[in-house]
Amino acid sequence: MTHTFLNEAPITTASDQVFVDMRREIVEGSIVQGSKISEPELAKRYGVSRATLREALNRLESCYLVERKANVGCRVVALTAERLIEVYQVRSSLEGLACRLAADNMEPEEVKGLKQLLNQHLQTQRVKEGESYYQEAGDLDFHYRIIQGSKNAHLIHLLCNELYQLIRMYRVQMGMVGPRVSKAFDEHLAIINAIENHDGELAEMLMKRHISASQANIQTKFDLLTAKS
Amino acid sequence: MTHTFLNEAPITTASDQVFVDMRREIVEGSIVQGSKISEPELAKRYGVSRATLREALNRLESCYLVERKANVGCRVVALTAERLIEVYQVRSSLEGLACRLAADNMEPEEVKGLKQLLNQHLQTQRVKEGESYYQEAGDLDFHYRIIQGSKNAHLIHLLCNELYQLIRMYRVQMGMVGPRVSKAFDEHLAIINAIENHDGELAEMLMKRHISASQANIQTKFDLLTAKS
DNA sequence: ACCACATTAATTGTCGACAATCTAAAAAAT
DNA sequence: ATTTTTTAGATTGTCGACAATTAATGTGGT
Repeated sequence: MTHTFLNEAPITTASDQVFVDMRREIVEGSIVQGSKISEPELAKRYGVSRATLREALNRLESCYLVERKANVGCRVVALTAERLIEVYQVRSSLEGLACRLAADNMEPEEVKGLKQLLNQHLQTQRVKEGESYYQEAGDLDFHYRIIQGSKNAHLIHLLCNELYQLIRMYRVQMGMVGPRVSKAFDEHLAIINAIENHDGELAEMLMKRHISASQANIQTKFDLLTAKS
Repeated sequence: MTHTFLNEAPITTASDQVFVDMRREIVEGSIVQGSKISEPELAKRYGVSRATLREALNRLESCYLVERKANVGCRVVALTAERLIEVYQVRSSLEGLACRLAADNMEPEEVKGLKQLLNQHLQTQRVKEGESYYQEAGDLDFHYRIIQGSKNAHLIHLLCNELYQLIRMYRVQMGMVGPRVSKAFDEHLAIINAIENHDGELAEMLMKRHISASQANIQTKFDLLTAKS
């Protein structure tokens, strides 16, 4: 199913559609990481002209999913341990900022909605133990809402439109499912409380720590997978 | 004159050239902020086809200098007080991170080069009092080098390639010249010392404060200019 | 057998033209 | 006169073809 992301322009043009489709395929791995992209081939596959495909490639480059070299071509981003660290350092910093701002700028009803979402998670988790999709989407929603709560449009764009797809790509392809649910739940709860108390400093700190834990989790998985091959 | 920026792919293709040219014109204000962009007109002006121009527009969008709407068109970013705050919140966070990382990862000779740069600034300032260009370029160099020192490729790209042009645009068009030189010098010195002592926390804090001061400085200028008109 | 060079094939960059969409001016209706 | 509809103009999105550059193949020399 196609999860539609927040704060995204509606899909009107043909290149929009190609962009969204390719993005999903790259994140999910059907277009494999590190592989070269042939413009004529993919244009044929999506049934569009090369100009349209190139438009989509440009946008994919903007969210770090493909890399481009002049007169050489495009290739899908390669998932490496170094890049994971780099991206998470940035994410931690930015989402920490978002959380601090959210503590000041979130409306009471937004906080209320966040709490409801968390309770809903708890319910869903008990019922559908181990179902990864809900956990993925739920965690995503949680982070998205806090980022929105920062009320900083530039920051929101940076995180939700540019950075998050790459982060999802790591999570999905490392098979980050199931684990860490209960721990993440407690961490989420603590963050909400800090926001509700308008304690920006604490909220920022907790969010940074939460993301660091998430990073460590992915990292071990990554090391295991790379050691295997 | 054309200052060539660090970490940029060499200008090989025609759209590269148009991108660099338009970027300078937008930053300097010859293409005025907030104005609509006519693809056919600019294509003719730069002597390239629309496809080439659109490629350049895509890249300008990636560094936040133009905004695009489907089936409507492109317009140059508008300089507003709100956006200034938003961008500087992000900049402060990211460049703080860069500075903290630099304290750990910068090579001794890099730190040495940074100190020499600062001394050089002091000399140039005394000789050419009030000359804005050197101050601009010098300050830019200082920040660039520290960002490079973070050794985080993603962070470097984010700051140097994506965010900095917009920041320069504010500085240039607000006429940020001359003032704050001596104060900025002391702040730069303190930051270098923290980096040299591998005191990441202090370095981050000082950099954030330095950027906040810079923001306040621009903001007052902005308020003055907007109050006039 | 290995390396250097030339030639060929494939890929990317660029162009001009057409189709789809939006904006604005003119016409019609209330 | 004001609002709505229509129509015309202009702008953007998309396409297929050509030019320029790169990668691959084959050839000759040592």
